Amino acid sequence: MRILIVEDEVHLAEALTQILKKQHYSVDAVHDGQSGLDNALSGIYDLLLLDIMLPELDGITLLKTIREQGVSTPVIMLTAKGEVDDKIAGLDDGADDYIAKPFATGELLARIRAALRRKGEVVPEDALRFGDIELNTSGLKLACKGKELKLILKESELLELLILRKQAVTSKEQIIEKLWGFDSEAEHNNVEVYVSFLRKKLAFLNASVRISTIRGVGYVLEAAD
Amino acid sequence: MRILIVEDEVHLAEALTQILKKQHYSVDAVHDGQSGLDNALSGIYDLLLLDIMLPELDGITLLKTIREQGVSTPVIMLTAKGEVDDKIAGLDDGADDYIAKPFATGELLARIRAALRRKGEVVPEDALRFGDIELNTSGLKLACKGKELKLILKESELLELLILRKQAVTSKEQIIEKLWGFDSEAEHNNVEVYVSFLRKKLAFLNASVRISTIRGVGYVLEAAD
DNA sequence: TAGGATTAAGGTTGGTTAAAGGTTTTCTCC
DNA sequence: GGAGAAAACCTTTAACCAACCTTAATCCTA
Repeated sequence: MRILIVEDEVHLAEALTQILKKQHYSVDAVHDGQSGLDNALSGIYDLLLLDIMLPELDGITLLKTIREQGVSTPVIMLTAKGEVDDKIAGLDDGADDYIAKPFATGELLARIRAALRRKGEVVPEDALRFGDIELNTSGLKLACKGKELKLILKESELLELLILRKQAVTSKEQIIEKLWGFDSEAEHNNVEVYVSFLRKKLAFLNASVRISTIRGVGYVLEAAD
Repeated sequence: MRILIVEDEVHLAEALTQILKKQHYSVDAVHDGQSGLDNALSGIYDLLLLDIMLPELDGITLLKTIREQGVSTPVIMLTAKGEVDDKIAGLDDGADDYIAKPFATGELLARIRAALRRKGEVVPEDALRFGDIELNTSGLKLACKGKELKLILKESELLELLILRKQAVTSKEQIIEKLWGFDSEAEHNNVEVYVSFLRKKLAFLNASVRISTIRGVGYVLEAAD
């Protein structure tokens, strides 16, 4: 689960990064509106935390722009206390929620969970489970029947995506969009390579879970009887 | 657009009713949890404004209950200032948003608009049914009476087309247009081949559904008595 | 410079299609 | 009405090729 922070106060951004990483989110932070826009448009994020007052490009304009581009990533606005007008503008322009600075960590985390849940995302627990496997996305570890091994980032992201989508078939396009960003040049072969890596590791663990191919459509995770 | 207010402070409830009616919403208000629950379960509301502290049945329990019953109406919680724990509980239990009392009218209206906008998502249904068969078009699986087997892409597309057209007869030309593209060179025989494949699989499943030929016209799906 | 990401290349599989031969229905003509 | 012809449809098979898999080499980047 990947979150982008767009916040010009570097200290706050770093504090948030730490807090969110502790909750097993993947976090990137940028400190001006233009970088925020560029990153947000990649489409690889599951949620944006967006300050309103930003150098180069303010948060409201950034938000409007990505919505015009068809990016529907949930957005939580970070506002200074008392900027009620800004809050309303943000909500009307496509924000999902806002939170006023300073805020309680617990409240922020609850709002993030709520926003992700609304978008139909399954909110990750500490460890993701499917069949007899257990994936630790922050530690990049995959466990099964006591045995455990390390994954590399792309493997973990791929398996996480497949687990979160449960019984739905996931196309290579969707995988590319999620792992490499929607305008990336990544080839189908990239996906195939990581599917192959993952299958080898699942086999090594004797997992009952397998990645089955639906030819011409995509991949789906299955727990064997 | 119909809104239900569940709020025990009668004066506040009435004030809210006036405000919302001025915005052309249809509004009903009740003043205790049990009435709130009964009304919410009717499913006729587009949005609920839900106080947490309520006589008879508190807001969190009410919320949990309607979510368990499968009611997905957006819910905005109304909380007393400083009840951060309640807010978090509400968001985690399926609330879409909350607003702390006392609140600005403009902010409430913006949150209502945001919540209503969010629920406009259409989730595509991918299990098609006809007679006693069930077709999963994304997973390419055909099920009947517990049994299940895999289809290949063209079989699935063909069966999907026949199911969607219900009892209308579908010509080979229409099938070719849909499966092979408008200006394709595909022959009638291609269609016949896949009809044959599908019939074999339907027979294997003992399905009561069959593809009957209308000579010179096309094919139509029928569920035998 | 090591570990991870990407690219490249060759091998494998199976969905699609074309072809061929069979069956059923419709038409024609005596 | 029946024989024969023609048209429409059915079924099976086999080859081709796009999609997929796997391994290894190469490119990055911290």
